[in-house]
Amino acid sequence: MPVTQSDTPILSAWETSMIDVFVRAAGLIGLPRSIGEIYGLLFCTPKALSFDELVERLQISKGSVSQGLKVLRQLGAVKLHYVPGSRRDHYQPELSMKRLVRGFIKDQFEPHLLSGSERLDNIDALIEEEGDEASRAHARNRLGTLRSWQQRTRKLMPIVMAVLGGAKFFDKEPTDEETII
Amino acid sequence: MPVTQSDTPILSAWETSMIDVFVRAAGLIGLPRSIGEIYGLLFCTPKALSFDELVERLQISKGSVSQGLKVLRQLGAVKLHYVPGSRRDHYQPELSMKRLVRGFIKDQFEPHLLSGSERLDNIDALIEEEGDEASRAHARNRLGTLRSWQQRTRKLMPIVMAVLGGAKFFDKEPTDEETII
DNA sequence: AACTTTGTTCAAAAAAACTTGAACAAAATG
DNA sequence: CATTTTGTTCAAGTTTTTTTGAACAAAGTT
Repeated sequence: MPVTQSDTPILSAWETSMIDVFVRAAGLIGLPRSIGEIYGLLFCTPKALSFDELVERLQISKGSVSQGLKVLRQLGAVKLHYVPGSRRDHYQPELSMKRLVRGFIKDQFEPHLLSGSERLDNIDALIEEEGDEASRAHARNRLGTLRSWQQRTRKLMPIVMAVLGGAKFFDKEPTDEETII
Repeated sequence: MPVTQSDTPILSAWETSMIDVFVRAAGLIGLPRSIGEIYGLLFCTPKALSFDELVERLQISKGSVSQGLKVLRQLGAVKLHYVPGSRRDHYQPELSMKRLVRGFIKDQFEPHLLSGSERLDNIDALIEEEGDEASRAHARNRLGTLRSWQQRTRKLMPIVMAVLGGAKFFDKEPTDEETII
């Protein structure tokens, strides 16, 4: 007897298409396909799904689902949902765009911004160690540009969050007059 | 006589560090290392650099430089700078954060948003073709969520650009002829 | 306690992304 | 018009990222 794939389509046409949207979105922000698939299927499904259901319906390995859910939890993009009478973890998607964006920024963006500040200070020191005064002047100037970019990025974040309907992020003191959009 | 690398350091310490910042930034937005290196070196250097100078100082292949510059031109992140008496193209970095961000959004982000709209319409059609009314209702509902996300993303863009355009976010004045707007 | 269920870990395999360099094209030069 | 200069293209090689699946751990069941 030949080994056959199940004939029952595991995902409907609209589900496949919608998951595809999330796979592309994931790619856009540098996350692997499997993570887009997992979030996408959760997004499509009315009820919370278990680990096993994700493995089966998406036809991807347990390893991928385990690691994918780990990242999604870290980002706050999925929530554990307790299902009475089941030992399995069940997951539901976070549906608030604001929280999704916040999770992404906090987890993937903010760390880079912060480490960036230290790096810039190091460069500042290195500049003074070489070249003639003219080139040092230019270097300092460019470093200043970089710092202003960083600063503006920081200021942008709370504004983005505000537009998405929410609270503040960088609990930094507002340096001067608040610009309200 | 053994084949030796040139002893003259091709990049100074501060240049290497600053280029590293751009390599990381490139990674953050999904661009390859070589592109970060090219933009980074242009950013460090007072004068416009030619193709060959990029190849030599960065020690990367002509292919990488050619493709990297192509992408950077597309993004509007580098500008051709005419140098009298030279047949070679010379490049300078775009230093306006606003223009850099706009280029990136227009080239990498907007297309996805637009194609996304078409996809969503297709999904809309697919939903009506299957399942019972209850599941169709849920599917329509989620599609609505997706549409609202898309809409909010669209609305965000002009606001981001406005914030980056305003001079009100400067802490200090630009220090020379390079006006950073 | 032995067994089952549930999920994680991690080394190896597979896939995707990036870089290289040689062949090529286009245009200027002699 | 042959040659040199300048830069592009693309197939092949390299590196990086992602996925897989088998071994393992933790906790519940019988």
